[in-house]
Amino acid sequence: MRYSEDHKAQTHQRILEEAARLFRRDGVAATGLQPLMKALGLTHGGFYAHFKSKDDLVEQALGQAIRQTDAATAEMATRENPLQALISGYLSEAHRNDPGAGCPLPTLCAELGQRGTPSATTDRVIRSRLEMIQNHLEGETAAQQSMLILSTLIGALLLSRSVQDPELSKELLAAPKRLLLEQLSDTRAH
Amino acid sequence: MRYSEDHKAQTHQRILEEAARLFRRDGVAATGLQPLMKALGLTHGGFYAHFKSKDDLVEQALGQAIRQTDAATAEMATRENPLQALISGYLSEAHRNDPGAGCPLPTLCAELGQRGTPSATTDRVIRSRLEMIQNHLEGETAAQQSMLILSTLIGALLLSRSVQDPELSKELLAAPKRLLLEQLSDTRAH
DNA sequence: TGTACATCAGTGAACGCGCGTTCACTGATGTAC
DNA sequence: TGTACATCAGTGAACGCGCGTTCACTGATGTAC
Repeated sequence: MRYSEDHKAQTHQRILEEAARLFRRDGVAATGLQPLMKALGLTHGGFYAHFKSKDDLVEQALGQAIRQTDAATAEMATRENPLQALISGYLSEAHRNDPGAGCPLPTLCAELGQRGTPSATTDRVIRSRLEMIQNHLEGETAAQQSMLILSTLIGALLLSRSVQDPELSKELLAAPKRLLLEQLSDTRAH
Repeated sequence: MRYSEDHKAQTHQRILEEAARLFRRDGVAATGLQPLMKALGLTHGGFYAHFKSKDDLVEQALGQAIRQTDAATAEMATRENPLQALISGYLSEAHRNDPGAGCPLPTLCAELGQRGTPSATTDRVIRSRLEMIQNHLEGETAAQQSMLILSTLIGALLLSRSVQDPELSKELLAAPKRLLLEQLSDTRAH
């Protein structure tokens, strides 16, 4: 069956988006290609007309996830207190509850760090996130502070997602958020 | 072949220790029971004489990892600046380079959070780690601060382990460590 | 002291399953005449 | 305009593999007589 001109490109994009969602939500290893294709109403055999291998998809899907979340944070940069908005959004219950749409780092760092192929993409993602934070900081310790902030964001989100007790989960987001925001306004006051 | 009285208990313990190491180093899903038993010079069939299932082993191995790392941090509590020592040890290159012997949270949070069975053990581990930090803090924000510190420790270690560039990896440990320690001495000075 | 037996930690073949990947194929559509 | 053909996105059976788990078995040792 021959389809319209951009049909294949559309399917390619649909696979990419679903993969970006599932990889972040369930992890790479736990996401099978067969269920992935089935979720899109396709059969698994067709996958290799779009991607060289699962690793190829992982690489490209990570790119898709970055583009997606970059767009969301670019929107935040237009706000009055962009860094505060970024922190609040990152440590929000919405972000905690929807890993499939959020930052790929908390879910994928552990898994990709362990993989045989460490992939330079991880470095790119981390550097871009650090710069995004650093752009809103001043002083010679801006780079160091961006590392502290990113570490805290990722750690807090991860802990908050891992915990069963809803109260503890809430507080694991709220406490770091409050203290980070306080530190920022202190620094700005000096 | 009938063995000495405590032979089975010894084997049980050997499995537990190797599992605690491999689960932290490679993740639970990536650790097969067959390779695990083979590494101990045993065959895989005997596994079920010691544990009900892989899930049972995961639960017990996590307990083993906690006991192990608790012992290490208890030793630190005897130092002059226990919290400083804890932070420095956590964000050390030794800890980064040997996930199999370190804190189970960075490696396992993501994976266990995604699992079907969320397991109350994760809550126990996180609470115990929080308390361990909180014991060295004072004031009414001690609980909040312990959450900030634990988040930062986990996030920084995770990032440092995920990154390929050795320079960036080093700085991802050093910068949060420096800033956390500074904050602590500031608070103490007040 | 010597022999028959019970114990049981560990053996290793076998199971069904889902994985990533391959490949001969289908069949609706665009193109050539 | 009508027919024959080429294209190629997607199909679905099949592959080898390692997984967790089961189970009938082995055989060295402790115990009973």
